[in-house]
Amino acid sequence: MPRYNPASIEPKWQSFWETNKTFKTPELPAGKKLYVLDMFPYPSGQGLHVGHPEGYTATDIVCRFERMRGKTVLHPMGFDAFGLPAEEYAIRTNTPPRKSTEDNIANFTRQLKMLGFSYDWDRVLATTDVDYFKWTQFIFLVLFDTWYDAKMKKGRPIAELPIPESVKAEGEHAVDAYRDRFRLAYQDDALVNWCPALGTVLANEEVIDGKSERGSHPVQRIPLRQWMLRITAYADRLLGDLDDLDWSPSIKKLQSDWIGRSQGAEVDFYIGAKDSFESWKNSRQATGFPEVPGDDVLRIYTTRPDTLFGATYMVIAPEHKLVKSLTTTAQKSAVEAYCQAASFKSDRERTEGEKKKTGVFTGSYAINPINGSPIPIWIADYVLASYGTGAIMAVPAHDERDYEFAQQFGLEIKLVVEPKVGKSADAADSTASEGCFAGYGIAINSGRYDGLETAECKSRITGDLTKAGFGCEAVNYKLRDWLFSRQRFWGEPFPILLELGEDGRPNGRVRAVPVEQLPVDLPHLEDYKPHGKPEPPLGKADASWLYVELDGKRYRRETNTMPQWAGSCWYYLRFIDPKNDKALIDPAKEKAWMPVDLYVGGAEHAVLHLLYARFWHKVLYDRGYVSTVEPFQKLINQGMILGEVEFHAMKCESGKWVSFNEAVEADDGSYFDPSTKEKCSIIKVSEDAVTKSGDLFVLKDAPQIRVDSRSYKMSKARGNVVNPDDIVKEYGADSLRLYEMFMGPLEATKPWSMQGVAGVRNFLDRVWRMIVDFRSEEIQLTEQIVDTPPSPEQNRMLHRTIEAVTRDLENLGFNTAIARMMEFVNFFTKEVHRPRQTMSQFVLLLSPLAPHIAEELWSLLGNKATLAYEPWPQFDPAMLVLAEIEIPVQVNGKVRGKISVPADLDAAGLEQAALQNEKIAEMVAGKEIVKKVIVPGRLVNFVIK
RNA sequence: GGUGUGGUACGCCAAUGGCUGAGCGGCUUGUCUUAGAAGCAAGUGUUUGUGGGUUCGAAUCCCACCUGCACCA
Repeated sequence: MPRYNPASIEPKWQSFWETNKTFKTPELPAGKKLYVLDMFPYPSGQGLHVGHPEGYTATDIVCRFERMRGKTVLHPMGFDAFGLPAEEYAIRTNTPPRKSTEDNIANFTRQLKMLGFSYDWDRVLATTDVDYFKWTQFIFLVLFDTWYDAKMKKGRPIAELPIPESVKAEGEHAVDAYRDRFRLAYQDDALVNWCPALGTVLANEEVIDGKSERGSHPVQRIPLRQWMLRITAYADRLLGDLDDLDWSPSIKKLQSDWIGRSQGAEVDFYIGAKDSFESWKNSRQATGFPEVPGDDVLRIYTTRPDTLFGATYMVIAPEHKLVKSLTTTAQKSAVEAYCQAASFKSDRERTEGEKKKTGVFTGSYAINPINGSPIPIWIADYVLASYGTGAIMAVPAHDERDYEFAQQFGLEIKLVVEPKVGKSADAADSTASEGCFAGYGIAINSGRYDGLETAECKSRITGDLTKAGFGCEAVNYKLRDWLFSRQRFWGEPFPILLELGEDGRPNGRVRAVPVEQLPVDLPHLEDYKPHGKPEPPLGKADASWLYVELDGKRYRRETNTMPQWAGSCWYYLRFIDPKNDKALIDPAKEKAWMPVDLYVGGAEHAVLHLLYARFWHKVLYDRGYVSTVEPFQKLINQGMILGEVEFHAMKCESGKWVSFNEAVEADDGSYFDPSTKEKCSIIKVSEDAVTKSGDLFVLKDAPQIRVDSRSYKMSKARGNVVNPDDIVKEYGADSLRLYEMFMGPLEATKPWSMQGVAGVRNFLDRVWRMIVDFRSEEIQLTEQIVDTPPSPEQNRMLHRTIEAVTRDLENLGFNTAIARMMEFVNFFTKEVHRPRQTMSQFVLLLSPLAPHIAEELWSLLGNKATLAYEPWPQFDPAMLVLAEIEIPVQVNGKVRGKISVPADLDAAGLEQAALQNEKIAEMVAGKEIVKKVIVPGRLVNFVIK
């Protein structure tokens, strides 16, 4: 039956492309290159989500389009397969993670191939491939071997790190220890969220009110030896290099906010004996501001040095190293209890704006260097040890959190900045009633700095502090070093050996696994489940894996594993040279293909993945492995696809309906009718039961009852997930591709609609019938296809379409490109004769979007080869030129008539022609023409009085 | 609370400051059919969220407000 049947033509062309290796990419580009990358998926057990093909189709269209325009296109696909979900799934189903991961990858591959994407499948990789993570480990060793030279702003080999003579004098071990402190990959006792019951550390997001999100087990902040990556060293470059990238401003802003660069000052507050303050001052005058603060000072970081006079108390973090020494005997028990309690809170809870501030007085005082006045030192958990110096000067009049804290504990609030507008005596009143003033203004109560504007005041005070040796200009980042180790099984093992001492325990010295011994594969473990101790599961491996002898020394392997992010930090490089067993990438190939010209993926990776990958890339750049400063030139974040629109109404237990907006939410999350206090619940109603009244949706049977109408995120719990397999089965892959592109702009959030899918399928049916005789038994062209040349009108339609589709595809405007093709088909469906030439051109235009039907029609139209490398149709402007055009004539901006004139008529001619129009002449008659607006080829407008 | 982004017909969505809104769906009617579906043909709709401003002319630019959504806290 020669009806359009995707179920038969789609698999046919997919196997054609596969057996002919149609989309095999050469090692090196011939002519202009284009590297188009999708964010590779995490192969979950659920299979492909309908959101995946959105981005994948968009990139596939670009690739097919640009191939036809002569570019050599690299378009690879792979899998991000390490990580917690796979491991949890493995534990639940009692399969080894490698097995379940491979099954999931096989399923994803099947689904991706079913959609007809033009990937070069010979380049496929998974982060879990031993051949791949060998090089992930190699890059880790590069990080381990690199220190950041702040002067040269460059990562350099650790061997080039200058070693101070004093350290050299202490011997080889001291030198090694010194180097270890500067490596980009280093070990640190980081505070982690340790949950004994789950046997793992948790991310901040997984901790709620001191309990684990899953199971509500207590979570404690404990210091644990961790591998860290010194991403903060690259903060400035990660921020600055954003400028030249073709990314949306909003993503750039997200990244720059995450990096959170702030400029301020570090200031030392003297905490020694009060009577020695003067001598301390004098000694500072002589020595200047030391790089490392001594024990006699509390060093703080502030972004507002101009408010120094307004500092009425100090706050140090509960983990601050001076907590013990600053606490007086009288306060000891209170401080200890407080610090203990704080250790159970996550950073997020501690800094949460709405929570009540807590704190405890240490009993000690510090001396404000600018005026010598003593101020109390408090401990409060809203200050984090990891930000700045872990201590602040609190200026309650001009910082919201300090203000809340001061209110809470009745501390002094001293105004030192006055708003520039509305300044008067009532500034103090407004402070008391409305809170504090955190903006910029004019300095007051600040001695000789009074009257200065904030910016000026900042730099003057900072300058004076520097001169006096009390402080210096400082830059701070919200960005922290990257906690890079996990106590889990399913991740890349670290290529690191811990040296064992006489007692058989690690003695704190580490060495890299020699490069020629990579990869370090995961050991086989019968039991890889986490247990109750922070010791990672790899510690249970056989001694033959765990213990290594090298150069006469005994080592134990590092048993932490890398986080899921590791593998995705550099996969775009490996795609260029996936089989190379000599290097992570061949430099010549890297030079030829990098950077990625277009990178498309979901916004959920806008910050972390992209920041981590950029960081690794910069290190690789510094160490000469790659030639570009940035990996991803152009980035597009596809929008989310929501489920179908749903309608919800409120119904009481008695059966009475309540308007959705009237129901009130009770404290326990349930709803009640405010008039009767009766409990009610949310009921899903079908589309037929709903009608529109004005701007609102209401129940058909009860029009006074308002109904809520919206789309929700797809989720298993809500039961609104759309499975690509089902869509392909019912409508075909081309319909799915086309629909996802037709829904709206790529970057927009859009609701799914089955009727919409049916609509594009209808379009493909019409395309089919435009060319194929759907009544005959055999598949053959309809007799309306003729070999005569197209009429001028047909040609105009074709070239209008070529022009619009080409422009739209260049701008990733797929939805409008499809609309233009629909217009073309609507036009030619009405044409009795359809020139073969014109139809062929159209099929080429359609092919990037709906490649299967296009290939089929292309071959029916008499072509032997695939259309994948056919030249893209050329737009001929001459075909669009009309001898006569219609021009609207406006009077006072309103269209009052139209005139037909030669297309190239000039302004004077247009004016004449317009005035000759009867209606216009009538309106203008007897009036004064104040102004004439004449745009040749577009319009004429008379302004009359 | 902060940041971002949107609000055009019954739903989805177009429109370099310039003509009455392109396209898809829905709905109505006709045609075809034993009937239905599909097809074909014809028809159907917006004070462009609200209020101001700029302009000869505003969906588009500016200001204020209302409101949806996403992300962060």
